[in-house]
Amino acid sequence: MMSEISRNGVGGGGQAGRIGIGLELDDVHLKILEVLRENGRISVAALAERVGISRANAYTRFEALRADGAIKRFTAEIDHVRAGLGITALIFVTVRQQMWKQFRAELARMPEVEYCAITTGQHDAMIQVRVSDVAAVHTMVTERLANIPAVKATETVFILDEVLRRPYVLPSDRGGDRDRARSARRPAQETQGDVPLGKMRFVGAAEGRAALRKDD
Amino acid sequence: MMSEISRNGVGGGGQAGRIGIGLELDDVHLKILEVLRENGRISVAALAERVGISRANAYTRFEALRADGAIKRFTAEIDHVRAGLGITALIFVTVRQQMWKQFRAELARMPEVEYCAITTGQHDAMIQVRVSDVAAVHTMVTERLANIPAVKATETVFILDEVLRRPYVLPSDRGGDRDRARSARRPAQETQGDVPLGKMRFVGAAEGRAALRKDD
DNA sequence: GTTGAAATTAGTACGAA
DNA sequence: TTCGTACTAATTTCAAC
Repeated sequence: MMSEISRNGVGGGGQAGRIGIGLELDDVHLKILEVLRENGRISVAALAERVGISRANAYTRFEALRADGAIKRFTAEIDHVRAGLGITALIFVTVRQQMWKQFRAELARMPEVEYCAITTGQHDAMIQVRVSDVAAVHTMVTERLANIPAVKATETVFILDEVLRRPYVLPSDRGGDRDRARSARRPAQETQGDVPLGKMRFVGAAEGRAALRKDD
Repeated sequence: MMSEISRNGVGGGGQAGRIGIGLELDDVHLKILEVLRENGRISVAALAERVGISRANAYTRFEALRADGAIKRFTAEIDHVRAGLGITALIFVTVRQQMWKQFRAELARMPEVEYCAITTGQHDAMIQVRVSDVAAVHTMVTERLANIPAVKATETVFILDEVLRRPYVLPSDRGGDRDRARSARRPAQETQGDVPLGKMRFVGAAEGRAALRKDD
């Protein structure tokens, strides 16, 4: 019920993400997001103070960000070792063309999958799983993933240590002006015409390869 | 100040994670974590009701989980596209032996890095970055990462779509009894003696390879 | 570990700038 | 829009059980 998250600004299944954004975010909005990411349980009153706006304004913007989807959800970060899920693994999956829908449906049936992203490169997707022991990873890969027709191949690595997980929203060099920052960090290379780079559309790995080979 | 997160139950830099756990988590604790992961802003009163305990008890346990570190932090999940960071990439890094400390120090200086994990397999670490445009990824890899002596090689892929991000804590087959569940999902393969599988120690990729070759 | 009441804080509504 | 204030509802704290 809260597993599907919004597009990453690029077309995942082949459709480009919608361009029309509901809410135009200003610097105050971004500051609010920044604060909320490092303390998701802060009261709106304290939030207002930290951002430097009135309480009423903070409530309005807070609700707007929530309604707009800029804030997707509030969550607690858990120490999975303490919770009994001490093993984390990444499974890189190659998915058969035209079977993405099936793959996603199967994903929904695997609670141990915490994160899944479609990627470019050698594989098509990366999934992160958290389980209680190494055997469960093996079971997961050989008995569950391997049995999905959509899955062509997998490659598994273990996560030995999670060094960093940062609640980061604002680029550090963006001192409040988004356009200035954007042009400042552009290394004068390829300008991509008028398309905002952040809204560029990539061709999916599966899609791209489909154009290269006939079989599958 | 809040970037370093706890070990994943395995030795990251070569040192095994500490075994002594402060708080012994029972099923009620786990249920609390479960609820808090899907709604980090729920009031403790409502939390108590959902878990089926009294408010005072909920407050006690809530505070204990926080103090113990089982709850690392509360955070808001942001739609990065709306926040102006529409590009997400994964950079797989091969790190030179004995230079992990330097690598970690450099990571701390890169705000666009949202997540970094040490992995087994072909590469030594995976970092996830969020930036406003594709050019920033290129800049990041070629100008920043490549200049770190600790970094031997990198491989970059883009994330086209984030399909799933689930706030998952309890294994679905763990109906409340952890030991029953653990034995239930063990596929009768290798039992690892008396060492709890969740506390197994892996040899780091760098470490492992160090034993295989002399040069570097 | 639970319940119930006081103290505090959060959320809402509304007029003024 | 944003702010300030007053009002209402809810939460947290603290006590006794």
